[in-house]
Amino acid sequence: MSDAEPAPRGRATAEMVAERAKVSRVAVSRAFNPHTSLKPEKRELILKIAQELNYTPDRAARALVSGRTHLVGMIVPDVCSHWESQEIDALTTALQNEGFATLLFKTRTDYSMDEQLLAYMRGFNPDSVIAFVENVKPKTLARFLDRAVPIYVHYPLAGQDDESAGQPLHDRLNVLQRDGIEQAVALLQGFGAKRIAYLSGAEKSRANGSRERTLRQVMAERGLEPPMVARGDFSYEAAYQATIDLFRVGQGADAIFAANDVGAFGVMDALRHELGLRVPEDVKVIGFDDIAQSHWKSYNLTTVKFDLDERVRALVRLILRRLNAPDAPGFQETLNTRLVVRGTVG
Amino acid sequence: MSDAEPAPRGRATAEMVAERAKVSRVAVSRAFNPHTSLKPEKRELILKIAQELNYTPDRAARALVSGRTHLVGMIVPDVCSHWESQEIDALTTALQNEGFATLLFKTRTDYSMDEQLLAYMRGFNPDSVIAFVENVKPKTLARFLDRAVPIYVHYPLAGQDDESAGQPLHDRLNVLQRDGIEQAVALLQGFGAKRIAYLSGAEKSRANGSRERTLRQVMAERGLEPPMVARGDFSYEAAYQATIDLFRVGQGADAIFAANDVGAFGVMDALRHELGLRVPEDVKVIGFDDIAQSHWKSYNLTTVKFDLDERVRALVRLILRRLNAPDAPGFQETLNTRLVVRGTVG
DNA sequence: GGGCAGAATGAACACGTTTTCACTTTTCGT
DNA sequence: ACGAAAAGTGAAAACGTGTTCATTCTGCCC
Repeated sequence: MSDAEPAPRGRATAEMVAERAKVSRVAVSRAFNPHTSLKPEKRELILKIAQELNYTPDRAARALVSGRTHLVGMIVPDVCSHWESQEIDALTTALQNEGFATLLFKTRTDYSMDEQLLAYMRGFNPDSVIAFVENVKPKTLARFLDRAVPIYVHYPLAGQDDESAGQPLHDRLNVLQRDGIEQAVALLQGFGAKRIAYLSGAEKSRANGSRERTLRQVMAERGLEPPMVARGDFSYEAAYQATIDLFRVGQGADAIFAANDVGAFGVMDALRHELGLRVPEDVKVIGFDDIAQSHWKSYNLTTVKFDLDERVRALVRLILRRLNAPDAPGFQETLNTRLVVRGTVG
Repeated sequence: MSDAEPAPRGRATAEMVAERAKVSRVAVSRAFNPHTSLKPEKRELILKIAQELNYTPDRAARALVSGRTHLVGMIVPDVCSHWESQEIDALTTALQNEGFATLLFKTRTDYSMDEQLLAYMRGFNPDSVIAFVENVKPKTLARFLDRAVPIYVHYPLAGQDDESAGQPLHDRLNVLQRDGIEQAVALLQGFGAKRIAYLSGAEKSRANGSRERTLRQVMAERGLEPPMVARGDFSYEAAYQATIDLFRVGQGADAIFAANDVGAFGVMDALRHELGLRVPEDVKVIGFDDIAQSHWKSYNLTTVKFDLDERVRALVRLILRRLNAPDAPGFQETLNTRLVVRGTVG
């Protein structure tokens, strides 16, 4: 490499590459856009010189003219929450392979709406948005995103699937929770559980609402009494305290269905280390998510799983399909759940 | 709100706002840049109309002319890793308050270098970069980031602090691990531990290398024999297996110092559920990080902590200082560590 | 060799902002 | 009330790219 003309301070521009390769600036632009027509040897030369100069087309300029930022916005209440961190991780990898980057935003942890944050995110002009904050109404989300079509994670109830059927405005990933929950209740019933309690997640979360209602429905169908409800918020600490209250103030239970795995951990630790009860002998526990920690030996949790890889692939499909057809009606993907049996039932 | 002129399809532009407010397009620009001079009532009118039209200055256009994207790149091997997810979470919140957004990239989990990823990230033109991949050489990092000055997390050894002293090219956060490790060793020694083992993290990680060497140094100074080393990679699974090997194949230990908290969990679960040993009666365990899970009752881990909030504040300071003085020499911040005593020692 | 299709090329424009630079208006001290 | 300083204003230039369009070049067939 002859360093006769070292790249000047700052970023190289298409102009400089063109000058050095003795071609027009347009040719440089074409060299980086595969579908354009340019003599192969010329393209090769340009790319070589571009590499020497450490040149890459400026994304800002490119975004300005093309209207595409190649950014995917994610709104998350808590990155540390295990389930979400796993999804962010897998999604980021998948999107990276498609030429996108993850743009991360944090909202309030109580799952409430935050219009200010939406406006803030809008400023960055993401091509697509995945809202982990499920209680934002689709139309509200759409109002804040002129160009990007948000992807909405939907938890339909049985018999309610077609509530807003037809062609929704937004793209949607439907997560069918019924199968997994049904398997869970059947298993508990099989082991003779009579008094089942539900440890809830954040009250404003749609995922929680849907889980609770589906559980009620399934239990009623199987002739079980409605579950007692201990109020949590998806966190370990709240679950821990709620479990203590359930047994000290309330009437206890012989099985607890937690809205998420981390909550189930809090339940188990409260049972074992605070109430002196054994799991699964005295109380059976089932979680929801199947996060990586659920197979750790201290917990070894039986839990309802939805396949993460499948979920990520579905989301990426939604994103790409939408970008190829900006004005098409809402796309949908569907995901099922199933029970993973480990050591906390019997 | 009179809907006489609803915003047309797509994004509103400064031009439209100007037209409606009967001012020049330049005035609109000024209305959004606080330090410029514009008659207050005029600014107020413009902002009001901007809100009606749902207008926000386009970041791409703004970046094109100002050279600032307000993006902070983060390179992470594993978002799920508890320590990193906590740092990402806190950093994102802090940066959001300063008008920045987090741009997330994933690299290989073995902490090895990935030039391709750096080039990819470079394309997005982040204003700053925080490298969690500690083994990338500063000069390599700098070569890939023309404009952004990377922030480097450094783990100096005692007596080696001034190895590259003076004015480093890159900004640096020094994490002094010695105090915490010293307190940990002193505590173990106080409880009569004789045969201390070290469960390592990923071999290519600088954090791990520094931890191991500092531990050796401290133990030598206190007249202890060098620690046995069990090879892990920061993961629960590797720690679990390495612990079993240490006791089944190797010679065992009466205390284990893990390179991170998650590793310590793997150690504890292997000891309790696979080897039938008690913690802390038979084997004492100490971790590193003080992640949120460390106070969960199943582990209740004694661990070396560096204050996350303090760390985040230091990083944000570094970022802002650099943006205000692009050509200044390297800035530095320093962070100390200390032991948090819980139930896994005695 | 002439005609012609298709590829290759470069000039000019568009994208939406910030910044600079003259110019005009207001404010303020005396 | 006068001048000077300060503040307010808009036209025009820049930022680095993609795209359109008219033009030139190449290779091919008869």
